[in-house]
This record gives sequence, C-alpha cells and structure tokens, in this order.
Amino acid sequence: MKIYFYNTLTKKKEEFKPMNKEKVCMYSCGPTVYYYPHIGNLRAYLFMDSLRRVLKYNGYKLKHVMNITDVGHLVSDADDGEDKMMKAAKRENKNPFEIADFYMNVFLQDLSKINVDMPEIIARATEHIDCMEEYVKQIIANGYTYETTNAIYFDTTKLDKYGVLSNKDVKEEDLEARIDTDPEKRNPNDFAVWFKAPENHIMKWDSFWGMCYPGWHLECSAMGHKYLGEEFDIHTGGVDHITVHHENEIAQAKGYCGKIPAHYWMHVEFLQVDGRKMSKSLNNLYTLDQLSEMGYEPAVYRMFNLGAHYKKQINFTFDAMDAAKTALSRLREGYLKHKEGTSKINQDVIKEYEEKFNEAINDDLNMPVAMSVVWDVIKNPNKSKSLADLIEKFDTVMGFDLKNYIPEKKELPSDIQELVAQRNEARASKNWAESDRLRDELIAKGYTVKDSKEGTIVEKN
RNA sequence: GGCGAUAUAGCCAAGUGGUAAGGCACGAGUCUGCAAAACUCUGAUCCCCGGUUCGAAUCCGGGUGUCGCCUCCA
Repeated sequence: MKIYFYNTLTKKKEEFKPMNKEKVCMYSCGPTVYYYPHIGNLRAYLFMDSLRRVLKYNGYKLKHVMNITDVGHLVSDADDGEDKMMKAAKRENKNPFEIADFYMNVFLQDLSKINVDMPEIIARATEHIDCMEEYVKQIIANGYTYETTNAIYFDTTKLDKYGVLSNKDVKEEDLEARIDTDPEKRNPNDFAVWFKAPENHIMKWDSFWGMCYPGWHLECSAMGHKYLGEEFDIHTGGVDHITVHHENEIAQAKGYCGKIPAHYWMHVEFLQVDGRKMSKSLNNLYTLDQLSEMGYEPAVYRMFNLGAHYKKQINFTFDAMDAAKTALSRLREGYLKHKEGTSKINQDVIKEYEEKFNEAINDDLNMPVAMSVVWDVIKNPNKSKSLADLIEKFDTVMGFDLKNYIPEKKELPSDIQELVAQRNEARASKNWAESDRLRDELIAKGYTVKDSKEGTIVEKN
C-alpha cells in the first residue's frame, strides 16, 4: 500500500519511500517548557500522533525523537535579553531548571491524557549540551561561522542556497521592520549557534568558548543527528517553524555534513478559536484541564481534531466541541452494539471498508475521510462482531482506545435510588403526574432518565 | 513593507475540472403514557467580480475578509 505525504521541501504530495523498508526514522520539534500547554500546542502533537499511528498501521517500526526545549529562548518582545525560562522563573520565584521540570511534566501528562502514542526517545536539550558542543565545533571547523563579541554566528552566505523550505530570498530592503540586537551580525539571515553567557545568566555551561549556552536551533540538529544520523525520513513541526527554525536547522546540517537531514518535512497548521488567533489578550486560550472542567474529556478534543486535515487551520468553537462530544458518545455506543451483534458480514464488505479507510489515511493523513468510513461501519444496520473488530483495527489509528471502553456504571447515591424507586412505583400505578414530577426532580439534580423496554436507566450527566 | 496560507450549508469540515463526503444542530417521522435515548428522512452551487473551458467550488487575473511567518509561539 502506497503512502503519500505532502512534503514542504518539494511543495508537493509525494509517495513516501523510507530509507529502510521496515523502520521509519523521524524527528518532531517538541515544546519549550516554560508554561502550561494549550490546546493549540496540543494539536501539533495530535498530528504527530496520527502520523505515528498511520505508519504503524502500515507495518512500520518507528524510531522517533522528540525534543524538550528546556533551555530558555529569548522572548520576542524583550529588550532586556531575558529569556522565557528566566522570565517564568522570576514570575514563579523558582530557578529555570525547576520551571522546566515542572512544565515538562505537565506537558507529558497532557499527552498521556489525550492518548498520544509517545515517541521512542524524548530528548531534553539540557541533557545534550555536550552533543551540541561537538556539533557546533564541527560546523566551526568546516568554516561556516564567524565570531562576534557575544556569540558565534552561522554565516548563511556560505551556503549554496539558504531558504530551501520557504523559498526565502531575503533582500536588505525588505528588512526595514527588522530589529537586530547584534550590530555585528553580517547578514539578515545569519543566526547565532553559540552564545556567550552574561554574568546573570543561570543556564550556562563551560565550553570551548567559555561559559556559554547553545543557540536556538542547535538542539534539534545535534540531537537529531545523535539519534537518527545525518539523514532520516521525516521531520515534523508547526508551520511557524518553516521559515526560521527549520531553515536554520537545515543550514546547520549542511554546515555540519553537507546534507539536508530529513527527506520529508511535514508541518501542521495552527488552531484558531472562534475564527481568531489564540492569545491571552483575547481570553480564548484553553488548556486540556480547563476543557475537562467544562465537561469535555480529552478524547472529545481528539475527536474534534480528527474532523479536519492537519494542513488546514481548524476553527475551535464550543459548538464544534459539543458536536465532537456527541459524536464520540455515538461512536462508543455504536461500537458496543457491533460488539454484541450476531449478524454475519460478507468479507467483501469488510474489505471494501478497509480499502477506503486505508486509502484515506495514506493520502497525507486524510483523517476526516477516514472518519467518514468509520461512520459507515458504525451505521451498518447489521450488527456484527466482525465489524466491531474492524472498528478496533481502525481505532489503532483513531486512538480512542475503544477496546478498553467500558460504559461507566456508577452506583447511584441512596437519595437518588430512592427517587428512582418512587418513580418506578408511580409509573407502575400509571400515576403519570407524580412520575413526571420525580423525573423533573432527577433531571434538576443532574441526571438523565431513560425509560427503555428493559426498564428505567438513570445516569449522572 | 516582504513572503505564505485560507474563504464550502446554522456550526465543525472533506472534496482541486464533469454537476457538492462525513459529523453536530434544526425540522419531520418511528418508538414512548408523555419525554429522553436510539433509529429513519430532510438542507448548500461552494466570499465578490471578470476570464479560460463543451463543462469550474476546483484553473487564471483582480478585489475583500481571516490567519501565519519575517520578532522562534505548535
């Protein structure tokens, strides 16, 4: 079965041909851990998750590295040279290492809550300083850098071409708005690979150039190289990384060994909220835990994401979340019905479902179309165990863990049980007024009342 | 200012040349004492203007809105 991915490097959808027929090597840009991850961040990891699951579904083994950036980067609007980690540390009265530890754990827990299939290797930048130093020394030895007072810069004019991903052709006249902090920098595209640490800088390491800290893009190049080698199959990240971070990563790799590290570059688009960008000032920034408090379990957010293609902006609204919540519940119920079904299904029918599903997921992860196949299966009127098995198979890509889904049957509190008993009595004697009154009371207390043929079912909402 | 995306029914969205997938909501029906749940049925000519074509949501040109990057935020 052929797989097609859109490759930012070639700007085309291409057939995926891994270097090794059995194992795919990939690298994903992880978060900078200085604050709580929001649902926009999480979309990127749900994309990464889908990619992993689709590759596994196709029978590949994976060697996948994700970095955790726990070295501070300069804040965008800072004129004081203070980096994010330092700023957070000051805010919370902790040291930067404590900040990184804390938010890294929050991040990993969020991924776990949302059932992200985890990369085989999680690499923390601060644990790979040596490896970065070796990497940068090689770039320097190869003649791609120059020194200024405060940093060692990568000279992008030394490359045959800079900007292969974004077709960037930066001219001086385009850069009026640009603010450069280092007047010793020679070209607009040049970037620092190694910084001399100021006295008050907490995160710094002894190096060939004195007390320093690594440049912003170095960690991904160095750690990718350490675990995956000079060339590997796939590199993923958010679209925001295309023009700078990934260009610079490519530049560094070219400086190091003359090669573009990954063959396929895949980028996930941003999430929007109510058609606007997410930001603190618009007060539309949510975390996974906040959604849970509002009654949307993490799987609902997963369902919402599967409704759109990763390369398109998705518009987060609570209407859409309500839709996803209902859909998830129907998916689970539909799956359980098939599980208990006894109909016989023709193998050809199953094969047809599978082919459609496979074609969708292998067409650049077209999850919305894949989901439409899932709904076809769910809504098949012939309830059958073999269809339940098929859904379980599809679920290895969807990631809802349906196999282990057991409807919650919580013991009702005694006062509720009492009301239910009273209502059953009223219904038996056809005292509908009393029965309806008791139902209203139960609903008011936050319960759902369903009178099925098998009897009354009362559940907490 | 430069570069790049995107605009499809009430909402979330597939679809890149042959007359619009799917999910949710709404409405109707079946079921029910009545409801709820479940199930069935029902809806759009695709931002605007112009062009290419036998034929365009889909290609081209021009607008408008939104978003992103260039300030490392997925």
